[in-house]
Amino acid sequence: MLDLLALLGAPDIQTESESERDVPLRRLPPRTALFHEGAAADAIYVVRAGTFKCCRTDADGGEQVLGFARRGDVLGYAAVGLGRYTSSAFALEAASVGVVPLADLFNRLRSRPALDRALHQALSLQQAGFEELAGVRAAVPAEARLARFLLHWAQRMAMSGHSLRQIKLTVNRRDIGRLLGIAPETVSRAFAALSVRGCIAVKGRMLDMLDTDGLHVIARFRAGNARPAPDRSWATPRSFAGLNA
Amino acid sequence: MLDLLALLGAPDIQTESESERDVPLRRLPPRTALFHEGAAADAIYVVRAGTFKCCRTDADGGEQVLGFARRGDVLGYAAVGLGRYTSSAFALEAASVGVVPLADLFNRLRSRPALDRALHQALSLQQAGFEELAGVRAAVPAEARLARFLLHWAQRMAMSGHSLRQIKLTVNRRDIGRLLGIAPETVSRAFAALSVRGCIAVKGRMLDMLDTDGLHVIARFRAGNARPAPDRSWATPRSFAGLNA
DNA sequence: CGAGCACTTGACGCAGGTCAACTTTGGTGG
DNA sequence: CCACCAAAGTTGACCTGCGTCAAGTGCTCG
Repeated sequence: MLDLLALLGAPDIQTESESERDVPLRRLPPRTALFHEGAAADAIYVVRAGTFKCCRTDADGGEQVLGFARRGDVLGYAAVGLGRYTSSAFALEAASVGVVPLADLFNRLRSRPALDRALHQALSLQQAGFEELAGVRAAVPAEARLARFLLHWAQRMAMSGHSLRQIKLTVNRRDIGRLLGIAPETVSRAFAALSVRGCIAVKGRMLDMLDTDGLHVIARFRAGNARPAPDRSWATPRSFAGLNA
Repeated sequence: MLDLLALLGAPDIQTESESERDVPLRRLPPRTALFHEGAAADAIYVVRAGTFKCCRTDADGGEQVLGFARRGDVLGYAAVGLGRYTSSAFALEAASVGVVPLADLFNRLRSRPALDRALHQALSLQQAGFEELAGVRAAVPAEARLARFLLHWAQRMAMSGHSLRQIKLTVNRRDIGRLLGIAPETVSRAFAALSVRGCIAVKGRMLDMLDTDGLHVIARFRAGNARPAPDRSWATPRSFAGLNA
């Protein structure tokens, strides 16, 4: 059993008895599915440990990676409205999740406002993360996408108390490529390019973040020519004549 | 004032008095901002009419389009956890939204379970849509991305009771490009290509969906060569004069 | 300890980004 | 109502980043 409120990052309030806050735990071996795209949904999940890959089958039959989930992330929420999972979730390493059955989800939320609030907070933050992820797929050179991804990943690892310097990537090159929208060979070359610049050091899936500032510069590269984008925090060519502070 | 439950697509239950279900309305002229990225958040919104463009400033200073919102969509939800908007929302045409102040959001949700439930349902569906949007940015040729986008858009229009055949795009080419991760010129060329194949007819922002099945075929094109991906019962590598010329 | 998968590196061609010129649309004022 | 202008869209030419194919090396796990 598992304290859901703590997992969702709620402040440590004590309005509910211990047993009321707990949910059953489910453990997964590496490389197994938590749920499959299209399957009838019976529960949503909150990650307690491990890394998950969220993906869906693309229109062309390929695998589209939507993102990676870590401690505190909610999985399968899209099934609340549809009753079916719209994407699959795979454990990349040994993992465990808290299980919240859909059947009594709303009863639970109604009878425990603190849980409802914690869920909303977590979902909100997750959406913010999702929006940020859209940036790594923007129309920028592969090297910039990888730099953005690494910064994003490092930041999330840091939130789980991990070292900022030494990071173990639990993800293979192919999946990184499928997240960034580039071929795995290009991922390799981009890793090499970042190494040459001295921003990182890579050996297999072990990663050293040597120069975060340098990565931020590269993350600003624009398509076409590899030059850092001009600082245009002032601009905004007057379309949308909203009062831009 | 505005019936929030109906707007969120909740079944027409009558557990609450009329006045309890209503929220203030806000109207927006075309090309004005509902809120700006980074601004302190005081409310979330539910679209009643019009089309919104959701975007954020990319790391390189460019504008990244995250998606387009229509009736029933929730805007600004990412601010629930952060207190600040993580993206901007612009009305592309005259629009109106229901306003739900953040200050008493949780009180409201606690005292009105039906509203909480409706919100969860809507958010869940929205996440499903967001995941589907990731498909249009996948590593596939521009023509396939546009085909996917048009199918996605048409389906959403259909849900608002619109015609499936004749569609008015409220979005300009630049913004479509920024959503799909391709240059506006390429959007133009992709429109032209789909026209030549006879799948659509375009004149400015008026769009005719002539051959939905054909669009689905093109949506399966893979990167590199322009061939339909898995199902190769009728392989024709280069120029098939169109199913509907 | 071996086999298969993950990763790296090189060569080559093309889809699409950039630049540029032109046409059309829509909005505004005379 | 039409002349005018700026923004939006289209089309063409050129060139480069990266996808594909291919061959080789190193891990990981069984």
